[in-house]
Amino acid sequence: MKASPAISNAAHPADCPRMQDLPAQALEQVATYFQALSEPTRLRLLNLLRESERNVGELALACGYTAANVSRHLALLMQHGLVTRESRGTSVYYRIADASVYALCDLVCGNIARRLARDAGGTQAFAAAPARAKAARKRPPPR
Amino acid sequence: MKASPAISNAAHPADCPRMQDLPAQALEQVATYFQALSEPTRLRLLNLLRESERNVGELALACGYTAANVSRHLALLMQHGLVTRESRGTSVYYRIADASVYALCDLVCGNIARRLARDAGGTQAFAAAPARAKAARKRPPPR
DNA sequence: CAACTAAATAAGCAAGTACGCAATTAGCGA
DNA sequence: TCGCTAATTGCGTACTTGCTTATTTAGTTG
Repeated sequence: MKASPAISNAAHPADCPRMQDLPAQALEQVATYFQALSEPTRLRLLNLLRESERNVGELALACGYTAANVSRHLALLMQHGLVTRESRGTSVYYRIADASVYALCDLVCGNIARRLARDAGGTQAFAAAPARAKAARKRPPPR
Repeated sequence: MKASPAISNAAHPADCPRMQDLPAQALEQVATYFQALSEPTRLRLLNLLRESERNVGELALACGYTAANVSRHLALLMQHGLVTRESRGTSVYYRIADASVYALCDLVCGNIARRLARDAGGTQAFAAAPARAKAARKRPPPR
């Protein structure tokens, strides 16, 4: 009995050969894809693009970062096919290319919430997380 | 408390408040979760644990890394609730704690495959990916 | 208790990356 | 053409991280 094609239904649409069977080189692809989503700023950008398209200036303003930095993050997201670019006038508008990332993120949210509920007992919607120490990455003194 | 339970069906089981609505601090949690999956070595460890539990030595041998390094990666995975630890004799056996990560990874595989098929036209199962340049991270000469 | 093995931790190095500032490029209008 | 605005890119800095080697801790056995 060798895996009848029945098992490859919605979850495995034939173009997804199950990570288990992937060679090492493809594993790196998967890893870098996750890496693209491993930055709070980029997740926020994706959140902002959830409703509608935005240009770089709007996104920079909403994030509180410089336009240069936001532009960099957007370039990385585009490199992974997560957003698309469209020049219009002097502005460049970005929009979501693959809405399935939201399903991905929400799935992760569920995993985290489940873990916190399991560890702490209380479901505090994992808003307060003192365990993280990545914030306050840099605080350059006004030289 | 708030959020009527009606909206929380299969996709959103109440403990997943949709990333869109998360505060900045929770976004960092999601980001670090993705970060845990953003390393080929860790993905390989998860793959190896897919079938059965393994101890550190076995995993180190299978990965080709030192036991110290593997131990570190496993500690990180455990910190995120992805694996569980069980001391037995002088060995420590790890096993998968949350099998839903595989669904997550396979979903990413699908996204990547779709993007490659869209970009290049041919579905080469994204085995060969010359665009990546992260390999060969370090090549210490045999001192 | 001493010796041995397995795992975890400490220390240190090399590489990657996020950030801001400054310079450059591109499009639009006077 | 010149000036203006928006986006990108070059560059330097600070921080993070994956790796190895060496040391320490835990558990079993003589």
